[in-house]
Amino acid sequence: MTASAGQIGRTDAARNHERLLAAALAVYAAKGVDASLKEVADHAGLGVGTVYRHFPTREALQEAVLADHLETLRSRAAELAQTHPAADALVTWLGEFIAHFTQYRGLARAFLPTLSDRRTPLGHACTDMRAAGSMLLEGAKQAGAVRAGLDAGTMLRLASGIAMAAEYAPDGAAPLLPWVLDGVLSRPAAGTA
Amino acid sequence: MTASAGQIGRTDAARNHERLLAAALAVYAAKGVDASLKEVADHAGLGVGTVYRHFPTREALQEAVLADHLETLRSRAAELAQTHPAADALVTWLGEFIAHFTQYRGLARAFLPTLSDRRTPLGHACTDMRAAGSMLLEGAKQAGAVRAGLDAGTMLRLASGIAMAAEYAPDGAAPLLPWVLDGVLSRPAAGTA
DNA sequence: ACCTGAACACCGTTCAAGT
DNA sequence: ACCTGAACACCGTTCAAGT
Repeated sequence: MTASAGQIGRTDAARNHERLLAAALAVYAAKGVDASLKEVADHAGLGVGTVYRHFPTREALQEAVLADHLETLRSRAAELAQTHPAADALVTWLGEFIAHFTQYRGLARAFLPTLSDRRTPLGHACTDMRAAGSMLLEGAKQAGAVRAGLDAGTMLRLASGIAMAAEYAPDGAAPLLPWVLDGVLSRPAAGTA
Repeated sequence: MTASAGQIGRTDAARNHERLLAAALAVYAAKGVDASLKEVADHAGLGVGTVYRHFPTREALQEAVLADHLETLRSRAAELAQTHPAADALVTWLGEFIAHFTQYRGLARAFLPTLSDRRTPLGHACTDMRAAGSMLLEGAKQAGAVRAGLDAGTMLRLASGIAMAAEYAPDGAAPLLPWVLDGVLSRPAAGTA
């Protein structure tokens, strides 16, 4: 191949891309998504310029992290739909949704605008995740476990609201979620079963 | 009086203090609570230095605005307790609580930490507001309208979560609140009556 | 071709001079 | 005594030089 030097370069670049994503996860977990790109660069052992090469803006890096989470949640919804009774699958998934977002301070807030975004790649990842969540919701409705009138967007906004409030609550989301579930479910929440 | 010059100074300063609070409200309403202090200064027709003289930090100005809202909500709770049936008073107040915070982008987020703050003057204003809300909550419980186990802190975190999510929702808090109310109230929400 | 980090630009904060 | 805004400090971003 005449392009071997180029391929090595691309391999290095791909590795740095992964390193930066991993560093972003670590830094975001410790300091929230508003941490400086300098901190992410230091944690990855790379120069600031390299961060900007791979992610032109602060938002681009947040969005890359967010896209990973959305894909995880999408596939998790599909899995739960196969393996769990409808109501159980929905309740479990909502708990995991909130757990994902409370891990990184500020991420739930960064997520919310993507619910109205149908243009960017991130918006598409969100649409796919929402469709998977909507499938769980419809299954639970057909099982008679969820009241009519709830749409997926409203459900995800409620869950995100809990995630954001939980960031500043001494006991996290645990005391908050049951009250919303009681509002959403047709019968009193039956624990995790 | 030998201090007349000083009194005139104090009068000017007091007027500027009010001007800055009014300017902060206007700027926050337009741009959210993360707006620059320069913008607030310009809107008030004063120099930036004057903002810093009256409010040493960005947080101090946010807190002053927040304290005003907390006092309004406190007195409103006391009023509703006198004039409305228990369940109605609580539901109305929660709606007004959310309306207050959705007026200023970022204010609900700034409010949440004060729920765990028992030291600063702002923390005391929050404690008073929470006590007034708790009174409404207990009244509704005694009327059998609210399920046992809900405390005022959890209730206010749920309401704040809705307010934050509503900032990014096309239809605001309206589609979100009923689901939480249904979880909180013993019987299905009876509209506003 | 990619990476680096010093240089640049920007914005929040301070404080010497003015009223 | 308070107010002003130019000067300062800081941090996010860019880009010329290096590998």
